Amino acid sequence: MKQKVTLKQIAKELDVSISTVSKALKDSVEISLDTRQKVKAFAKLYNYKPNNIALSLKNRKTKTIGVIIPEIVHHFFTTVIGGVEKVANEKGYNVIICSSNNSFDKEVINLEMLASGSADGFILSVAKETQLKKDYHHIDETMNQGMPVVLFDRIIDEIVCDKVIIDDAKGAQTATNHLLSVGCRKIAILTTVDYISVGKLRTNGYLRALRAYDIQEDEALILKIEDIDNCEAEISGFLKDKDIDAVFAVNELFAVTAAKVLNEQGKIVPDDVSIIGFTDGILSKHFIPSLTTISQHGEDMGVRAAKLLIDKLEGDDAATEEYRTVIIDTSLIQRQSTKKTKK
Amino acid sequence: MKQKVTLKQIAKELDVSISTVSKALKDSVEISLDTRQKVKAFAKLYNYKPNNIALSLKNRKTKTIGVIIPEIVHHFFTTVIGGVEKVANEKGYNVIICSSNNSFDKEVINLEMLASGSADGFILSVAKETQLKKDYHHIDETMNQGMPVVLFDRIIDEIVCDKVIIDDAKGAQTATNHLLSVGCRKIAILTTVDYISVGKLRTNGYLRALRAYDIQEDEALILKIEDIDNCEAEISGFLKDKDIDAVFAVNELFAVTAAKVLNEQGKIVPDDVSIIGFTDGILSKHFIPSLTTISQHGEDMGVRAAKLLIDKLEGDDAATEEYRTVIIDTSLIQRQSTKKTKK
DNA sequence: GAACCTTACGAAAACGTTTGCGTGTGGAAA
DNA sequence: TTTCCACACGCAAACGTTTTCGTAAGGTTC
Repeated sequence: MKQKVTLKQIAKELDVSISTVSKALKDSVEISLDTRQKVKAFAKLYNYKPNNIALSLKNRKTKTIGVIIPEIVHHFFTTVIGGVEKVANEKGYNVIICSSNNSFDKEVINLEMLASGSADGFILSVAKETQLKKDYHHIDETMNQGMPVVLFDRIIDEIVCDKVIIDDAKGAQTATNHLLSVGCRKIAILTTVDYISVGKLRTNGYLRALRAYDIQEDEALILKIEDIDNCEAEISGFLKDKDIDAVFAVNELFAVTAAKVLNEQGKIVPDDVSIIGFTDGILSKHFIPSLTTISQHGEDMGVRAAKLLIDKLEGDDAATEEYRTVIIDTSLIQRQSTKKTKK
Repeated sequence: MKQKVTLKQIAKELDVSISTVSKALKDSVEISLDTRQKVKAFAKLYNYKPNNIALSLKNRKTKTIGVIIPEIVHHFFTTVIGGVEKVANEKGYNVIICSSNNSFDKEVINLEMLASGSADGFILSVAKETQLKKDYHHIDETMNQGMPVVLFDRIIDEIVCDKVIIDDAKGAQTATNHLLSVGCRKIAILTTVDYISVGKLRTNGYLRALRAYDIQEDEALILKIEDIDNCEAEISGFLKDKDIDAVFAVNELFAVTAAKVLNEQGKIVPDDVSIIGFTDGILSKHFIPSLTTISQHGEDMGVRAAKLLIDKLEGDDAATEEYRTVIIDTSLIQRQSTKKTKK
């Protein structure tokens, strides 16, 4: 069990100084060709790799981007990470990922840990609990210490920083419009409680679409779900014997659960009831019937977020003071869970 | 845009030495109560946080576990990460996750990056490409430098280290046995090409189960799929007009694709054909019909892997030289895609 | 032989910590 | 008055780098 070899050890073995070794490895002309070759051969032999920790300490930057997401078992977030990694790797940055598990405390801990040396900047989607608590001191502090933060998807209006979002309301409107356009009129919505920003926005989009069609909003057709993990019973009760011809679900799980429940209740999707979801994940794609949905283009979000962050990291201080919000277009992906034509 | 505050700055402001500040913050009795309070008040005001980089450099350990997985958009791996995080957090370790995207090069880069200072040890499931290339120098080097590595799921027999696996063959045998026990006799298998270790093992388990029932192995019932992303056409062609009463799929995607294809071909699951999958993911749970499958207990794997790693990290050197392989039990999760009783 | 220039290397500081040990000050004991 | 001991604090080394600057040895020029 050898230890990692350092400059000092090489220097000692070769009976030269540490600086000579360092320079030789960098092919500095200061060092004679002879010595350079000797050092490099030795370094290769012992598989010398500079210690990143020491470098980070010295350079006061880590060339690492920290990504903190609420749930790692969530397809959308992982596609975002894919986008981040793509850009980061191109620009010579590494990416480290932490999950907050939707816990405020874990979000704080992770952020502080990464902020105290491990990363130069952050790409962050806040935990559900954080949105509920409205406690953003950890994010403020991080920014105050000069580390740029880019918020995405679940953002916080009160925080001034770069942001990458989709137009949730517009996406929801598009979804609802699609249902309307194929002739549905009695459209239920399965959404989250209001403190989840994206849920609320999507609900708004739904309402806006209805109004544009002069359809009266009906409280009885709106279900706000708190406990996502046990939504089946709730959705089942809600949908039972309800006179509807379409369901708009603000996420994938609600959508497939609705499909399942309707199926059990003897309704046929999409003939009796059309279903449209949000987020183009594995479930939507492989479900039977496959689900019409709104794609959030997660990878794009990641790409844009990473670009914003790296711009800030590498920009001269002049540009540093302005913040941008990038809005990613959503798109409708038509599949089998909605009717094709007007009846 | 303030910079991070350091001990030195606090020392300067308060006109004491750096060591005094450091000791005061640690409540050392060496320092007078008065000074201690003053320092602590000041530190709190300026939100002092020790710089982890400096600490890592000094202590020559990072208290961080590096996890490298082939695909982050994969439910099984994310559950493993959950388990790792659970144990790690209990023991005061942080977890950083990198994905190799199944690329050998990215695996090497990530490992080397983390190995050169960012993590004390690794939990690793190797990339597909690495299994194909059989080039493990990066792992060997990491271990040679004294950093423990725990391999899980997609392991490498040639590397001597701690490992956490499931008994893939046994799990596959259990799956196949279940099909046999409910009366299926013409059982097809959808598996991967042989260089994927888990695919091969599961194929073996399937064959073993058949043999135990004295059923002749039939090449025509075995499909080895190379290109996972475009498996639908392949599966569809394979299954077309085939006289079978069950399908065992070595992963979730193959299982749902089979269900879909059979559905399109007018077969009813499970009445005409039973399907059993491997890995208890989102798809299996929410699909209609929900899929009977073999659970790999990903979180358990993560827990065990993290424990093994931390043992090595904190163990005295005596125990360091022995390596253990933990085999996690699989279990059968019965759902709707298999028949309930013998016909 | 003196003044100067190259060449080739080493010393040291810096990044931010922790910690063992040295030391100045003041008061108490003798 | 001298000796001793707590007390409260500072010094310096160490972790592994990079980089600026200094300098010895040897050669060249006049």
